[in-house]
Amino acid sequence: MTIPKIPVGIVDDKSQNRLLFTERLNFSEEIAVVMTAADGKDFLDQMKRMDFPQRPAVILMDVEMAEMDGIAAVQAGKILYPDVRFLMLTVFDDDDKIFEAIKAGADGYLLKNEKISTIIDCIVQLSESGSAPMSPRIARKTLDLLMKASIPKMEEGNKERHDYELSDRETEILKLTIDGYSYRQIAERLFLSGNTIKKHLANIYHKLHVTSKAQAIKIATRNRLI
Amino acid sequence: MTIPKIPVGIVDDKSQNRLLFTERLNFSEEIAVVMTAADGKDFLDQMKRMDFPQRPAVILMDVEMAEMDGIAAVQAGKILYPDVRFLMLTVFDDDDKIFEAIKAGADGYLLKNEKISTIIDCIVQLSESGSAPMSPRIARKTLDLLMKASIPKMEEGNKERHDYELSDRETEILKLTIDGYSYRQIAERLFLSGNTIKKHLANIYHKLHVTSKAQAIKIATRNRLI
DNA sequence: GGCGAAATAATACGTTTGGGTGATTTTATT
DNA sequence: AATAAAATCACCCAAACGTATTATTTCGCC
Repeated sequence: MTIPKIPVGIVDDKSQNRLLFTERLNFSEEIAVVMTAADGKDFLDQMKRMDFPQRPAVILMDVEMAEMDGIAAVQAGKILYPDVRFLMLTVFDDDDKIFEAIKAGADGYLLKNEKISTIIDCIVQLSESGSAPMSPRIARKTLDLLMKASIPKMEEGNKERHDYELSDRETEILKLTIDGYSYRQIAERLFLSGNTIKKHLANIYHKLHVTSKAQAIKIATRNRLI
Repeated sequence: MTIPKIPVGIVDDKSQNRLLFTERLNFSEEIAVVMTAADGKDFLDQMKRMDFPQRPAVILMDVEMAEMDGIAAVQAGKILYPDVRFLMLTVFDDDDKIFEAIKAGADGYLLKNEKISTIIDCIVQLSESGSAPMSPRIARKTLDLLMKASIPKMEEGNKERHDYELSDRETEILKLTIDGYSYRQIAERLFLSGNTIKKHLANIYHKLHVTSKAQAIKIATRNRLI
């Protein structure tokens, strides 16, 4: 063989799975399964006993395991062997698990029911470019998580926060709207005609590209232009 | 033609790109490009002028644009048309841009040099299952971002926050209301009658002691019972 | 003095919402 | 099996809202 195969390790507590994956992955030209382990401890033990050249470059790591689960294993493994790529395999797309695994340093995240050819592609990609393969459902979850997350480093640089160029009056009226006042109530409070408030709101909607109070509130609060 | 094609929109400020993508995507059996826009404003205007059945289900959105960039366009678009999927296209995998786009509500993120067949696959997947396609390099970035991120843990303490005892369904509907959906839109989304949504909202109002959407939003966000 | 941008206001029309009342069906819980 | 609590849906009515168009007034500013 001219092309050196990618050495791969498999960690799964069900021996049936280990066999299945080993068989199927070895079927590929580009991959050689060089290690199988039954849990996190087993995996770390074996890694310690191998020396560098034989060590797997990519680990398929089952997330749910009895003894020492995939997350803990990755956490330890990443520190000991930073160049080894960890590809998590899971049946569930559970938010917490995904987040934990990512924080632990997982390099990719696939659902177990993924086609074997996809998994092979991901392993190759991971070992060649270090990029992160991800099942779409997982990607969706990470996006959801990111959307809820707050990145600490957002000091000043990023205040992208679009300027919708609302006038003072418009801002005032928008604020009252967010406070739950109706046209009439705002009109009374500002000694204006209800029609005027309505007109202002219409202008505001145009500027914010929305079509209702609720939507305007959403945009306004999200961009803190109140 | 038996299979209904997926209506797709393209937003890019370079006319050359619009033409290129239109041509290539229309080549696919499953896709029909039904709209092209030169920037965010143009896109929103065109969307407003179309009614539901003709509207694109998936938008290919260029991130870097002169007039109103892809991020702002997604932010507004997602609120106005929550069911439309936005697939961001970019040449750079710039951290901040990615994060901004995700927070704005992008559904997927691809590099522009992706193969056209990949893009087509992603569009189909996105429209069928709503899952998130992502170029591996982008996925890598989101993982890096997530690793640095802190998920806001809402402990206890600071707020009195009394319990309004909303049912699960009520909470769900309240959440959608806060997201700017009308009765009708919520009804469609949950496969219920508009009257049912109205009834739920009425019950919610009673429980929160309010009389309008805006007020309900205020109470709900203040007590973060969403 | 006049130009332009906000602010003010009216009118008109169709749609959405809020309020009330009542009824049927599901889904727990005992 | 009996009951209670949610969830579902319908109908009516009036008020509030969203959109469009047009017009007058005010105010800063060159």
